[in-house]
Amino acid sequence: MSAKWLSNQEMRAWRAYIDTATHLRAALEADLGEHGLTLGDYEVLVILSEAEGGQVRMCDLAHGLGLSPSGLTRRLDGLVKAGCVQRTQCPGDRRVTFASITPHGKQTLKRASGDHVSSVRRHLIDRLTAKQVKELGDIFTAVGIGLGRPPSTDD
Amino acid sequence: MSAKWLSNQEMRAWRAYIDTATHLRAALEADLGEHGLTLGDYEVLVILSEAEGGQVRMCDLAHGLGLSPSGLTRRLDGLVKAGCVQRTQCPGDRRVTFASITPHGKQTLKRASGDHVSSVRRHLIDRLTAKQVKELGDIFTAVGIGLGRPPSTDD
DNA sequence: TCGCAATGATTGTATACACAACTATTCTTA
DNA sequence: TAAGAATAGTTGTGTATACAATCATTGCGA
Repeated sequence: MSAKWLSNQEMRAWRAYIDTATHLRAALEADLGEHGLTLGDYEVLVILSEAEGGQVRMCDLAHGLGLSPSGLTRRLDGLVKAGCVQRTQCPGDRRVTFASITPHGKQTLKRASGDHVSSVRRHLIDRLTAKQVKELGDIFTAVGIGLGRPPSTDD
Repeated sequence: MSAKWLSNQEMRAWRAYIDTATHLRAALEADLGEHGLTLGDYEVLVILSEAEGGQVRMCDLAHGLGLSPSGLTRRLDGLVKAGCVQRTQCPGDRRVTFASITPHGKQTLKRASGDHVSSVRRHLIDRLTAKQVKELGDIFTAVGIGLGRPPSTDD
């Protein structure tokens, strides 16, 4: 172990990434705050809005978000309280709870999404060339696969 | 506002990035856990070990890490308790506290760094081509500048 | 079918962080 | 030089998260 160190180029890439990733997320989070949402809340609403019937099982949602079960329970509590999400029973399996987006949740997402996209553009996409955007996708797709998270899959 | 949406290519890049970034950090964090350090702790030790005299003012350290002052106070508490870091008074300005790395901290960093570098390689660098590594550096350098965080600067 | 393992979700507890309020010190300026 | 603004750090409080324990339900093997 402790075999190969990082070359200058590799170190530069790693440092740039790790130093910037947190701040990028913070910037997006701050922009979303104007709509009363965290980035985590937003991600929940996106997943639910795109899901069949607007609902997803808690455990699938937790996995999709990379949250622990308890973490998801509490995050959902906030969204339920805000009226954006409902818990519904699964008729076939009474262990299961669905998180389902409400009309108000859809409306909230719709109102926030324009500003959010602008925010993503401003902080990330518009800083890059088209080629870099493609590379960004390739890079994190590859890394995601390495982490056992293949892209655009329900697992 | 809500002017331009994202193209397919842009959306793919954004999703791949946001879905993967959290999990990449989590994977690195988990690997570092074997040395009793969080990634945040590790970053503190790296900054201190590279600093002149092995010490940095609290406020500079907080800014460099993107932490709030209180967040840094508490993170340092843990490292002080572990014997990796000391607080020392600044002789010239009695408002200032230096965080300084101890011999034990240097040793801890040294022991952890080999495994950590392997971890960074395994999860990130070795998944990419040399060209992609360069692009990764370029991309996050550009984004960092956009966020007001120019690279390799003490600000 | 009964007992037990596996699955899904929640609750109790601990940790990490931000924000606001506070103390101590230094700087500025009139 | 005295008053108030600015800077540095800590502490109180609230929120978000993970881990472990727990409860309910389902699936499975003898």
